[in-house]
Amino acid sequence: MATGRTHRPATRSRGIPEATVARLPLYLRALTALSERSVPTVSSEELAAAAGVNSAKLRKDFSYLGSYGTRGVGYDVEYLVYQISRELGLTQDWPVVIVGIGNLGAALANYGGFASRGFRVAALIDADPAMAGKPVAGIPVQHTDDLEKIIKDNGVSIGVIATPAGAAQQVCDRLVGAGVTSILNFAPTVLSVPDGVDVRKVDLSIELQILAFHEQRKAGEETAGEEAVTASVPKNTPKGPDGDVPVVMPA
Amino acid sequence: MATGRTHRPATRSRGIPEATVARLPLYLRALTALSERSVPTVSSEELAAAAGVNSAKLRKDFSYLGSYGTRGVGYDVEYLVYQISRELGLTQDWPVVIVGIGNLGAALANYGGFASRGFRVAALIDADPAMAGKPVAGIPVQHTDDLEKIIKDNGVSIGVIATPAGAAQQVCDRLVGAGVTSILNFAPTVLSVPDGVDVRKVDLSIELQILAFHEQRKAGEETAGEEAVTASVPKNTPKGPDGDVPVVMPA
DNA sequence: CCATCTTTGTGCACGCGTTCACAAAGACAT
DNA sequence: ATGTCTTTGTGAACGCGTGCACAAAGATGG
Repeated sequence: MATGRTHRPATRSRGIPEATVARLPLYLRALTALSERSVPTVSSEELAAAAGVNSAKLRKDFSYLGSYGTRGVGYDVEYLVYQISRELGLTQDWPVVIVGIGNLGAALANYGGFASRGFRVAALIDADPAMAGKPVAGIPVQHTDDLEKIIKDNGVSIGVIATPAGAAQQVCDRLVGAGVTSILNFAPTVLSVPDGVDVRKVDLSIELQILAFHEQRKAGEETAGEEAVTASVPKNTPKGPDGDVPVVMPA
Repeated sequence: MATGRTHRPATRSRGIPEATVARLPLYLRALTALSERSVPTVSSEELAAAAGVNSAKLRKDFSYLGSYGTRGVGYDVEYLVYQISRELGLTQDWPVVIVGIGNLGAALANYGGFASRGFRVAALIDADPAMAGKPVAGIPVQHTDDLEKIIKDNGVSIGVIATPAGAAQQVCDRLVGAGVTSILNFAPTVLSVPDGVDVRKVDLSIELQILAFHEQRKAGEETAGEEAVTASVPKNTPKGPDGDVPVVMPA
């Protein structure tokens, strides 16, 4: 799962729980697939299986949105697609800028999952003058100098940062200064933003490290019979997959 | 057969909370930066600020690892780097394969954050015969036919899936069949894996949708109730969640 | 050696999220 | 209409994570 932070303090009034919001896109994807197969209705059990969650959780999630189901039948697929889309704000157009058109930025620009959800890549921005004008995913890259103007001209409120770590905070400050209030950060840095600005971060390295932790524990479990806790220097030598280290081939 | 989440129910022995594990890489990154600046010790307050978390939370996190701090002084940076690295299993070499060398796969192959954390890209695999042999990030792409052999020859236990959604489950099955027990999934699909296999997913589109939800709510807040005149500064949030802005630019 | 000061480590309370289990609601057949 | 059957919506219990607040531990200075 992606490591997002900056959760809000439980929106007071008509608050949909943050955990529920995070699952709505999951339901929406499953529902869209059903819709394309012209399935008219779906039960909480079926939909939950398709989305990979518990059915009770799914029903509770939907209960925050309203009573959109029919007892004894299930949920109307089309209607639910619409309701969730509306709740997530996907019925409107969201212009997005991507800053930092390296490998990752280019991959993001080419990513098809954006356009299909109401997100439109309004501009690509990079600090390298050599990139300026060069088309990526059919969109010409523009220079960082024009960042503020681009944001304002396009009414952009969501920015994606795919720059190196060193440039991220500076880019972030300029985005916020120009009016961006939501940021998706791919740079491995903690961003400081004023109140009212949302930041979600995706860190590939962190995800791998979490996997490594579990992987190590799995490997240790096999060899661990009974262990006295000595609390300091466990000579844990998991005879894991690195028994034979072939050749380290630097990139 | 489990679907998607393979949650570990706090196994008997050394149960470090999942939430803590997810933050360890964050601390490690901050500590590494301090180490490079030859800072000998750091207090929980300083380190917490650098990692963007609450200091009490950080101390509690560390308490699960052991008592590595010195009261009145703080934590020894080098020692803590080692302890966290060991806990995360980063002191050993983790060969990783990336399947699906499109835009995203290529970006991942080029990502520098892997090698610096003990992860080694052992192989790149793609289904397109035209890609075979072509070097990406200095590593020749190999064909899917050889997937099983590559996994076994290199002792790979962590796989990264960057294929289109349609191919993801099939690739996943083959990876698991060949011995992979941890998967990082970038395809927008719910993967079914047997018990004992961990799956983490990163979905770019979902992150944007969550941002859109909050963005829409912000926009709605302004028009409801009284008008917020001065642009971007909203009403005070009762408490600072994580978004506190200490902006520590340490000397 | 004692006093004071700093910072860790943690007991405790609170709130959010998850899950169970079941009554209410509606469809459908007779 | 009435009974049966299916599935939703939710009250309630539980567990995990978070943050406060403070005592314990060690450093430091006199």
